[in-house]
Amino acid sequence: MEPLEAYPITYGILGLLALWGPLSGYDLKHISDQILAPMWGVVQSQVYKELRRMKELGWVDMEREEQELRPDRKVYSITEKGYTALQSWQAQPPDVFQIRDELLLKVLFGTFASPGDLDRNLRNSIVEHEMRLLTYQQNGLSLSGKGTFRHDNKRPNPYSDASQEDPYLGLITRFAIEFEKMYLRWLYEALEMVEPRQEQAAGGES
Amino acid sequence: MEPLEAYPITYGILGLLALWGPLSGYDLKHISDQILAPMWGVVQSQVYKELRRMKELGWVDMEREEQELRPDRKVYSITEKGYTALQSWQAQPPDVFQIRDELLLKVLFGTFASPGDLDRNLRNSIVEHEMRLLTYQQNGLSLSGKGTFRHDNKRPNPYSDASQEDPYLGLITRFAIEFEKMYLRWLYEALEMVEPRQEQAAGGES
DNA sequence: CGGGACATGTAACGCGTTACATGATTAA
DNA sequence: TTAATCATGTAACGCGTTACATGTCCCG
Repeated sequence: MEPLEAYPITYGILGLLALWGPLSGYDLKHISDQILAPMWGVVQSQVYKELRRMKELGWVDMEREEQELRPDRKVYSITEKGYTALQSWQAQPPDVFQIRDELLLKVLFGTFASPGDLDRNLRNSIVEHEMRLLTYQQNGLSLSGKGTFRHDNKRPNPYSDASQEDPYLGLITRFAIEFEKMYLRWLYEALEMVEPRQEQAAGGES
Repeated sequence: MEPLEAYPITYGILGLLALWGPLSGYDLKHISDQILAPMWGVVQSQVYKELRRMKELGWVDMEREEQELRPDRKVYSITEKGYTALQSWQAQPPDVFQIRDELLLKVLFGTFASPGDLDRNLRNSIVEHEMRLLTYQQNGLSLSGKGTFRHDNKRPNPYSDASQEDPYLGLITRFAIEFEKMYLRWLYEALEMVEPRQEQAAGGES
């Protein structure tokens, strides 16, 4: 009854399991926020949906890990079939590329904003993206060099040893950082244009 | 029964009507592809949905324009209420910002790609974004300076005279161009990393 | 005589989101 | 006692997508 199909985010979760070994839905949500955020945001309930889907597809196995003090963890790991799926996904051309950015929309129709509105939205956006940039820069530091994510005890499937010195994560981090820098440069430019008056403003960084 | 609510793309279409005067659903789809594409992609059927929604909200008026040779055009124009809606939307903080990019996902999990797959996907992506960049650069030329979009006959609502010398469109075009340039720089970097061998290229690996 | 542009729409579907539900532990 | 963290899920909803439907004109 449920569609036996996979979507980009299905492979996103699957890939996390492949690289960072057996994980619970809870773990996966948190890792997603750190790793997948710049290319595909996920909400918690969707992680569970994808896990159920992949369970049915036979791409993951589930093992109940009992805990006395906390609720049981359901720990998922990728199967042989899962690796095959990941691999054949890599052979297809990607077909989703989209940006949805309400701020850009508001800037485009800035003529219709009341005085101060656009200005305020731009400033808040600057704060938001400045924070994102910091996060990615810190992620970049803590994630490069060695596969971090303390689950030191669990030794996953031999395949995922790649995580020890995977260069792709660094590439993605670099993308995220360059994107945020570019976005910020543009935001400052936009702000200047929207409100050229007020303060001598001796430029931020460069 | 249908939700009397508006979403970012609702305002996107509304803004197009505000700036470029009375337009049909068909026109709106084509203008969207040129103007809104970098910040919010739209498919045709959705344009009609939004028009229906806005009709119910009283944000737009519809006028049937009969044509002898072709099917009738239903021409929509923004109402007073529509302008008010646009304005109060500008006062809210934006709440959607997302990127969904399957290529980035494939790069992140590049370890699981068979030889050549990642390479091919990167090369195709370069072609795609190189074309986008060209499009935006040409749009920038034809759209800046004067409000183009030949509907020279129709004189829309006085409000929309802003389109004659609107600086915001230029700002958005600049964003789109800078984004594509950054993306392309990154793609070339990624390609080099994925395939350092082949061609004399100077200083491959160690 | 087929294909593209012009022109408008509907039907079906599910991903992604929001909100709800539960309940223990720990720290301010 | 209030809130955060740990932990797992379900229900409802609609935007956004894909595919379908219809028909004319124009060009090669």
